[in-house]
Amino acid sequence: MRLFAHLGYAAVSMRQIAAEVGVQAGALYNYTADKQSLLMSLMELHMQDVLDARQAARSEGTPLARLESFVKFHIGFHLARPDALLVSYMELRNLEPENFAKIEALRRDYENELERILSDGTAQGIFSLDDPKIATLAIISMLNGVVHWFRPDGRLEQVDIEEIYWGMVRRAVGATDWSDGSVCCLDKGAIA
Amino acid sequence: MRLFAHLGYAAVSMRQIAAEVGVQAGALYNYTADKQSLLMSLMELHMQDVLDARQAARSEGTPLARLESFVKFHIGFHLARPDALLVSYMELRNLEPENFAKIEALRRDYENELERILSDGTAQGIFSLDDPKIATLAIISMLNGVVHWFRPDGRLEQVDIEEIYWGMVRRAVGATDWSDGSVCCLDKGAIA
DNA sequence: ATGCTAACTGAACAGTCGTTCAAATCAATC
DNA sequence: GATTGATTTGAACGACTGTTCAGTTAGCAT
Repeated sequence: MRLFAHLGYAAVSMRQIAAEVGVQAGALYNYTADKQSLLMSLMELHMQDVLDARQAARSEGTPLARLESFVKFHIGFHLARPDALLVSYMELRNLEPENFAKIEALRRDYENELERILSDGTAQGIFSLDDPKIATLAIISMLNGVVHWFRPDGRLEQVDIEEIYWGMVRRAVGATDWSDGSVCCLDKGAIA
Repeated sequence: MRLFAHLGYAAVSMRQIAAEVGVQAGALYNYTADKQSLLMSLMELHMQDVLDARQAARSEGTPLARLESFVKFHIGFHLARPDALLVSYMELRNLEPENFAKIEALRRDYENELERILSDGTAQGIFSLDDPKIATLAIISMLNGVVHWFRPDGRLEQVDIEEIYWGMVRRAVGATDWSDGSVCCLDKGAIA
């Protein structure tokens, strides 16, 4: 996973992988049918990890509370597995068609929860979104970007990052967030 | 550029590139020193394109107006060159160190304008951001995500996409956007 | 037609790729 | 200590990699 994340699937040889785990290339084939299956296993296991962990962390409540839970989960989970997130989004194009379809389906399952939250919130009038579908993709992209600059020994703790991103997402969806004091108005001229 | 964008630098052979332009592999070496230089040229030319075009489109004004200009420029420019954007962000790891440093510097020049806008806006109190540096990266990530789903024959026109993303960005930075009617309050309890 | 230059071909080079497999090694049981 | 079964090695396979280059082709000025 580490090699794929840093160098890319196509640029990593079976001999490099073997060397990384202290073995000759041929020995790898006792554990994987071929290189493609190895990539597929890594991605499938990761996606299942994400879905299982999310299932466990999921909770009912207002769309705003669910959105906060989703955003902080997504960041927290992937800050602990930056390599897996990188591979899952950058190596999709190296999957054979049937494998791609499977991973894509799992990814969609995960992102569908976010889309549902945004749709619910928009329907209830507590979010202000033109297009929940695109907002879903935009938010996921924004959150995923964190793995490109995050360093464990950097100036920010995981919880800081979660809060910063949550703040931006909350405002981005136009949440009328009365409960905790910060306010955002939706209707034109509602104040002015 | 198209091959690199769709298959990845490491997965594309010089023979494939040659076939795409109707020539034998050897002929390519009249135009590029080697494969790495070809990638470098594509990326350098693109980054220079971006910077030149941005320089031309740049304008003074309030941070809010400058932010709107930047966001719509970024989306519009890259929707016309999705392959170039994909390559510029996904193939950074395939650049040799000195090439990487050059491209990285150009990229930073470009993103620095956004960071400056966000810092100015925050200093003037018209944006509400905890961390302009991270907000810059978050916004760029969000905007770049558009190339992963955009299809020229899709349901949305370029201008629609610009407006949707601009709406999300404007809210994400917590802009107090009184001028055009939509309002967003920053201070806790300002309305309630 | 001739000469000149630039462009291209097609074969070849030395490596590396993913993958296979007989032979060697290891660990555990009887 | 012998036997068994699982693991690993190390060499080999054919295909493909980026790159080079002598030889051919094409276009143009004389």
